[in-house]
Amino acid sequence: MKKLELEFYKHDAVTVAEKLLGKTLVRCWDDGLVSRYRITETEAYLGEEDKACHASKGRTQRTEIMYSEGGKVYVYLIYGMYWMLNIVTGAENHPQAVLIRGIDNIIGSGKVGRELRIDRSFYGENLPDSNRIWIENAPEVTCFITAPRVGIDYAGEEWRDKPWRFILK
DNA sequence: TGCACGATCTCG
DNA sequence: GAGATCGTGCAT
Repeated sequence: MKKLELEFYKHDAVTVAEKLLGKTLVRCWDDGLVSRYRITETEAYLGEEDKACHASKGRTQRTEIMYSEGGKVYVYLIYGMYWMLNIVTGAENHPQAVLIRGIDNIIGSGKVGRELRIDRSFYGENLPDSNRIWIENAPEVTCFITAPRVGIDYAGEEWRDKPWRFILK
């Protein structure tokens, strides 16, 4: 299928998180081999007001990439050992991102990063241009469920309970 | 310059 | 239920 273009990523994170379900995440390895995975679980982090979003701390070295136009990769190291793969969405200066939590049988954001061998060098990668990671289109999926996001109890009631986790059935 | 903690996972 | 393990943001 066709590689997703910039336009796809220009919408808000909640919309993109839902639309990413079922899409094909493609990883081209250093040796030229290509792996394809179906995206099965995502989470949306929406703006500076969203206390669960890293951008709630404002513009910092780490969150800088979220302030750019959609289509970029945002990665960060959590608990000193797991690289989280996120897709920046929306317009410039509207910090938002979608966390990839599951691909095929790889369930869990930490495992996804490990499977794809994500590291700091992916920070800022432009998906529509990249030759090592990108996303391809796939038919719309309608059978999915929503749930609260994981591991963000610190965000407070208002944001903790938002149903911004999307899981393919 | 130091410290507490995190969008996690694995093992026991 | 605890440990692994380190970058980041914020206090000092």
